[in-house]
Amino acid sequence: MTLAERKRRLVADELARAALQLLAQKGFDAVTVDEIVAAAGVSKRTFFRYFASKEDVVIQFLADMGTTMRAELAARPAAESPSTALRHTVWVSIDACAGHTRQALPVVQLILGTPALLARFLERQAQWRDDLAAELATRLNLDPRADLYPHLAAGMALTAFGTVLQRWSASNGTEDPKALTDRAFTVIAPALDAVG
Amino acid sequence: MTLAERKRRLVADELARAALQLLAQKGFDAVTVDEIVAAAGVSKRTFFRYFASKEDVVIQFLADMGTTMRAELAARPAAESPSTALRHTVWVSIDACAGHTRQALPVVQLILGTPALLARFLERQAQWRDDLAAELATRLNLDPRADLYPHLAAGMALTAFGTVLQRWSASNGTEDPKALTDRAFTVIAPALDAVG
DNA sequence: GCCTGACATGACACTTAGTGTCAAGCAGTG
DNA sequence: CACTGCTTGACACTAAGTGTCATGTCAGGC
Repeated sequence: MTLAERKRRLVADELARAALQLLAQKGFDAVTVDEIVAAAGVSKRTFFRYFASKEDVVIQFLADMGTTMRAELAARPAAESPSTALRHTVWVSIDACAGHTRQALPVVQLILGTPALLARFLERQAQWRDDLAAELATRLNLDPRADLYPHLAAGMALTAFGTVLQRWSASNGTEDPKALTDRAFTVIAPALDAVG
Repeated sequence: MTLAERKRRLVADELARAALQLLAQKGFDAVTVDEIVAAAGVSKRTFFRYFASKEDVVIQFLADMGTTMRAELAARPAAESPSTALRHTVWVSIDACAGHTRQALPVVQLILGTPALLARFLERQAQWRDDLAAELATRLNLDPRADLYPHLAAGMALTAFGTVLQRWSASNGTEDPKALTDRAFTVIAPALDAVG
């Protein structure tokens, strides 16, 4: 990695660190971008060169998940049932959060507790859903234009994802995410695995 | 209704009419609030007395749906299976849109095609989901804190709702919403009606 | 070692969304 | 007529986000 690239990473990390610390502490609406950039020691203009919006600093923390999930689903063996493949797919993302509870829990709680952030988060999820649906259609040789199953199955999996995240967040990380994921998929599996 | 109340309705309607016409025609980001209020003949300050944000003018068009859905679910006979009750619940809202295709279709297409509007719309749906989950829990005598079913079932129903709306919108109102709703619920019913 | 091009930054001005405040207009009431 | 409550417009203000330009800094070629 070149020096310039390392410098960019450094600035982005410092900006994200300062932002998350302030936002989690004082609440999303009570912190201005000017405060964040003052804490990070850069100009406001630079902030918006790294993040498209104030929401983005928080949301980008979970940004990779979308591509991660699709890749994970694509990597599952073809013989696996949809419910099993999707359960593992969702679990990888949940685990990425729950595995770093100390850092991730406050962020998740901030997102779920802030309407503006929740809105952006759900918008991202909608994109993930389309990605997952496309992957599912490929996997099962279905026409995503004619068949409703891919979109619905992806939607159900993400509903499970959201519900687990919400429970985990509401319990302050107390509840076991693995168990929650399994319980959620037990509920939706009959629809995922029903013969079309 | 008193004169003052009728005047308020008049202003709100004119504002919404002017806004939707401009937004649908030129796109959400290409229209400023100043343009809207100029077209409606009121001050910018008045606009924000009627709508909390620019997004709200569009979203409020679908605002009632939330309460409508919960009321509709509460009104379904207790003996009905969850999938049947939820299918009717969702259908009432879909029909409220599809029944006024001329007015509703452009609005739905605007929402689904504008990230900022989609985000707000999904945020609303999240609230509906909690409402529906609470109603489902009551209906089935479940503890919504312990059991994942109510949230998941409500989420699946709203996934179906969103998928149907998306298909209907993408087909320019061509596809039959009733048939789409039935097909969607055929897919998710096995999970909704599985014994807990 | 010097020049040069690519790139990151800060400063500044600008647009737009959204809010607080206040004085003026207008209906209904005694 | 005087009083009260509600709606409105005008104005000033904060904060998010963008365009532009001059400056600085690192890389590789001469």
